[in-house]
Amino acid sequence: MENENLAHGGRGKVVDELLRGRELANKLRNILNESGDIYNNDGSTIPPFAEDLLKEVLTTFTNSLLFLNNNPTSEGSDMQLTKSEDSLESNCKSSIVKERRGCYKRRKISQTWEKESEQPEEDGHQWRKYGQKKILHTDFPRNYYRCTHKNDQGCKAIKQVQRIQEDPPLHRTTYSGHHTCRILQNPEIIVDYPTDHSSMFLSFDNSFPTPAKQDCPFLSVKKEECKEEVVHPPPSSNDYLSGLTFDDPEKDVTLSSTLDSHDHLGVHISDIMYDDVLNWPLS
DNA sequence: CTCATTTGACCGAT
DNA sequence: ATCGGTCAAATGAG
Repeated sequence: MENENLAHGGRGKVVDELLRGRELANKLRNILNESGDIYNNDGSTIPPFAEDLLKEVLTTFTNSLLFLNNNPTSEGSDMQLTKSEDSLESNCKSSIVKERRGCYKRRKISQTWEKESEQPEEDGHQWRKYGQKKILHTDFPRNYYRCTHKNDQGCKAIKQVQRIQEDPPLHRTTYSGHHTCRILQNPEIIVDYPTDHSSMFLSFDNSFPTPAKQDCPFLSVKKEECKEEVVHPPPSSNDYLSGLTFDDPEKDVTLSSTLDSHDHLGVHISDIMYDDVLNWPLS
């Protein structure tokens, strides 16, 4: 039915809306560029998170447009820009009955980010341990965790925790994938950019009770604490855009999200250059 | 009984 | 062949 709508003239409207969205994102980028000095004292213009978010917004629109252009009726071909990990997984798991273990697609090492701490701390998500492995040339085994909601919601977030030092105890946590689960996540994230003139914060407000606040990238974080250490994965879906609001273009920017916080705090475009996104041919 | 963890096996990547 | 990531049966905790 979706296809029918697209095939019967609705597609043009969708394209129009996407074009408009992309245009607005471009305008926003210009605004941030022009007033960038109000955000930072270090000479940089747009805060990294804001810029990354803009990239993601632009990419989202461009991908959608390209997808529509490649799929006039939204059927018969696969999404080109985002490699479908699911298709491979489902091939493996649906067509073949689980008779053999290990029939799975190993994840490509794409977007990962690390965090070191004395204790493998609570990060606001529920994790289930699914493996432990002795790693060559290391003193301590590596522990593998996946999101508890992998089965019920298909959440693909995983993390690896490895002790890297005995005394004082130090653990390295490597996060990979991004949470697509929608429950029991951190309710909000606020990124504050303190400046002399004004502040900019990104508020990711889920309507869940607030657990203890922790540091970057999961809850309230300061920009300078987060930017050096954390590389965020791209979000898997576009619906986080739905809650985008800008309270004041020159002061506070609030992003509301129903999805996981660090999915959106920073985003990364791995294959598409920023300017390419801006200049992507539309038709 | 249910659910999480442990742990050896399996498999993909190199 | 080796290493590392994941699976899933066995086991344990509540």
